[in-house]
Amino acid sequence: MPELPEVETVRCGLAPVLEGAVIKKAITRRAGLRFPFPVDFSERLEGNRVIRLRRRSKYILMECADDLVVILHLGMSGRITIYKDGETAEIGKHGHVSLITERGDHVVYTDPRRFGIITFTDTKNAENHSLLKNIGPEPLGNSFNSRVLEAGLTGKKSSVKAALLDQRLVAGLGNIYVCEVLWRAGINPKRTGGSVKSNQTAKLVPIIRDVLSEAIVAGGSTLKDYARVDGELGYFQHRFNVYGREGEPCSGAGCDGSINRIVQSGRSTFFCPKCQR
DNA sequence: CCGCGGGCCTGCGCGC
DNA sequence: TGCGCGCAGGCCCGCG
Repeated sequence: MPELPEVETVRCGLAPVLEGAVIKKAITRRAGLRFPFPVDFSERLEGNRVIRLRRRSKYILMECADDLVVILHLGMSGRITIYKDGETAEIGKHGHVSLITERGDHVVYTDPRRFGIITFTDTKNAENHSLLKNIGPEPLGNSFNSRVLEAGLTGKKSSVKAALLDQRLVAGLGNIYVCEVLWRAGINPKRTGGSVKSNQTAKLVPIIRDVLSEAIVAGGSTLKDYARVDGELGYFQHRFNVYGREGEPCSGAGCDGSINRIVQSGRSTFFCPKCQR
């Protein structure tokens, strides 16, 4: 499911259930996802206490006592469902992992395509873990600014779309939100990164922040009851301007163009050739 | 070093 | 109804 806003929504939903909770049972129902689960998965988690949930890019970091950090990534199709104490958990065909707390809540990780990741690291080295160490600045944080973005785009021969999808330049953008960002900025996704001028780069920074934070608000506002965390909700409720709208009229003010779909490095790009130059 | 394409998986919707 | 195809929100890796 997930780009940064969906992951943040999942983190928010999960936090009240897991933070401060002691894990009573940690269950894996297969050997792994994209990578094998740690062999001591249950041993290290059972009896351990979750201190807090953090997000880094599209990863959720579950910081526990006993110098344990669980790294969780939802891949393409991963989702989390929470069953409160007394409810019956539905595991289903793809419910690969469960955490059951001493409060009786049951968290199920479901992932049909199994591109997700659940692994361990230790508190001190979490940011240097191989999965995290090359990730660029958080787009909603202070270290992301026009200077950083301009430095990242300068000289880039690949498309500006590919550049923004590169997690080393800025964290958390995926296919949907890159399309939306470029539409809002009026930048044609086929242009090379290096051809984007500095005044447009400066515009991109607040647009990236706005698109992501609006999506987080939209996702969060649909979760009246955080007992059902599901990043899909954000997508269902959020109205995209270009993503998935091939052939539809462009919603840009005064624009009479329509949305095109092209393929860039094997992935769909949606854009309006009239207002994105 | 950079940029691209392949691969990992299952499920869904479409045209025939 | 069934079958094959293309498509899907991510990311690592190997190649040129």
